[in-house]
Amino acid sequence: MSEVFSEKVLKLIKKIPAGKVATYGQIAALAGKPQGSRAVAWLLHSCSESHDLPWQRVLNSKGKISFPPGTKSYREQKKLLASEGVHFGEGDVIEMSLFQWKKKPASAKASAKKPRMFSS
DNA sequence: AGTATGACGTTTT
DNA sequence: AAAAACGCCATAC
Repeated sequence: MSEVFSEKVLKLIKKIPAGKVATYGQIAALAGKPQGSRAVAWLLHSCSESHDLPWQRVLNSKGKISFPPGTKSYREQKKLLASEGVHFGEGDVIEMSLFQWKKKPASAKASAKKPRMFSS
């Protein structure tokens, strides 16, 4: 069962749909390491250029781009996100309550059983 | 095997 | 509220 952490992380990031974003902590948690946000960051730093990853959709917990403002990477990421429909608020802060991606909408498969609700 | 580093996160100054 | 200190995890050397 134990899949490699990096594998999980990469898969998860690839699943983030355009127009939505996720945080490092979120990805780490989904990958099984609620405290491994730094590992995720390191991984992206390492693989973003060699893999086909939507790296721009990963932000820090404050909902901001994790690059020093003004750098080329910063502008690049902001541009990519903007073109995907993610818009920034005051101070280049993204409204996580609106754009944060949710892996699974809590898909309940109760219908396969007995849909016996409340019989009167 | 121990130390250093990184696109982080949370708590404490 | 902003900055520094600490904690955490996976790689690089």
